[in-house]
Amino acid sequence: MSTPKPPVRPPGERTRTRRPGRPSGDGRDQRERLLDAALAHYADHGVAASRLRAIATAAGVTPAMISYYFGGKAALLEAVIEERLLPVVGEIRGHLEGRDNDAGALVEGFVGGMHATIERHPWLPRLWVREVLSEGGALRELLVNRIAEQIPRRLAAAFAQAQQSGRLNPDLDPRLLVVSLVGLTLFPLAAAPLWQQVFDSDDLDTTALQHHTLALLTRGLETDHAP
Amino acid sequence: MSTPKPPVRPPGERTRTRRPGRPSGDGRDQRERLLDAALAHYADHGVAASRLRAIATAAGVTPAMISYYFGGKAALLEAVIEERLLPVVGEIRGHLEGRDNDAGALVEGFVGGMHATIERHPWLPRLWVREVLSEGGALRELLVNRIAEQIPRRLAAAFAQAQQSGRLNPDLDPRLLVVSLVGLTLFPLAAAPLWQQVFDSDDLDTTALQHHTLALLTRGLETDHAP
DNA sequence: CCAATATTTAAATGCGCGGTTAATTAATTT
DNA sequence: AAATTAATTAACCGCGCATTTAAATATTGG
Repeated sequence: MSTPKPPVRPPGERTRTRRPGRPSGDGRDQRERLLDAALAHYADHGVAASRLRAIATAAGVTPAMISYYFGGKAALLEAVIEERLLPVVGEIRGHLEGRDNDAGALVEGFVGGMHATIERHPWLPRLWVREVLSEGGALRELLVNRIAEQIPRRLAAAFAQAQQSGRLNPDLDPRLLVVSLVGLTLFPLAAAPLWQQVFDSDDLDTTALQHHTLALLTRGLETDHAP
Repeated sequence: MSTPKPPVRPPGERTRTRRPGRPSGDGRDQRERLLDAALAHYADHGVAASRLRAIATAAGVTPAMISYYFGGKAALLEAVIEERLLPVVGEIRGHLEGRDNDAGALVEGFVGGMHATIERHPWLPRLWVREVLSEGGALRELLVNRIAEQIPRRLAAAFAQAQQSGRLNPDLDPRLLVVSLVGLTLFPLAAAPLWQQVFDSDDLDTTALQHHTLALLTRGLETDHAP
């Protein structure tokens, strides 16, 4: 009987002074904060491994708020896709606009656009590796159904046309060139923390990477045109 | 009292006729089968998401066998690393032997060796994406501590030397070239199911990919040397 | 100023996980 | 052939998760 129930309040974490009830004014953007916290957790730990408790805590609310605003785990993911992911996909697509008839310009636009987009949204490569590249990823369906037509298939078609008119290395495969482009942009940026650790260097910034990538794409390993 | 305890045996799954007790002869390789099942599950679902129950079921035993043979979840991973993963790393390294002073031969050896190794061990790219590339992956430490010196740093050093003696495109970064090589081999092979779905084609086999990759690496996008 | 409504928390619920234990049977040793 | 050891299963335990419910508090509308 010594402790009937004094709010045991574990001293760690954050000051849990909030009692139930509608708050006074201040917090009107709980929904937005939840979306941001969810996106960050998805990128850092993967969608499946993201705990609603952790997302809610990061947003400064209780997990029940996720049910209240979205309806559940699956609906939260859906909302993140619609309101956070798809706008960024549109941004990437925008960097290709009006370059459809020049393979070189298209490649430059893709490489540059990808770097620019990731500069603004650093979570993108991590999320992509976990949820698109990995089989069973939560965003794979999204890529295949809603993005494939807008970006990769469009690029491949443009490359095929350039190749037919003799303006692209005929030993390449237009579709695989799209894969190579992703492997030379999204992949190295996703792996940046890894190779910085492997090569023990921070001096290799994304500008250097962009330079290197364009050099490799245009000339390959060769030292020069005229030996 | 109508059902005192008739072995309720749920009719689905597999015939669970096995009663407790040491089996008669046949199954002497349970440990090996558990290692294989664990590796497969790691590649398919990720290490963290692999349930001991599922691994045990796939190996045809009960989860308690994992405790019996290995001691627990962590020890099982350790055994898979030592007895399944590291031998394959050695195999990859073998493909580079004796080519250290020729950047071109090194690149060819890496691309060809990677394709050959993955042909024999198709789980490799999937596992690598999930557990090395992704932050927080269970095999990242392994790469940094035990593999980095044997493969990536060695390649980078050889490329730097070739570049200094004028036998490699001077606009490239030797270390980033290693990253590019991985992005043009391991990555496309890991993503194969994805781009086969995106481009709606199975005709792009790994031979075509190898051809394309070497073409891109040697000449880049250019149509030819002498225009 | 009172009733209805919106927003929030704490607590309860139920399920599935990793790991362990006791019992059971075969093989091996003496 | 008896005793010991090895291999195996079923059943159990406690924990952490997503979700639901009830209560509490503020805002809004009449």
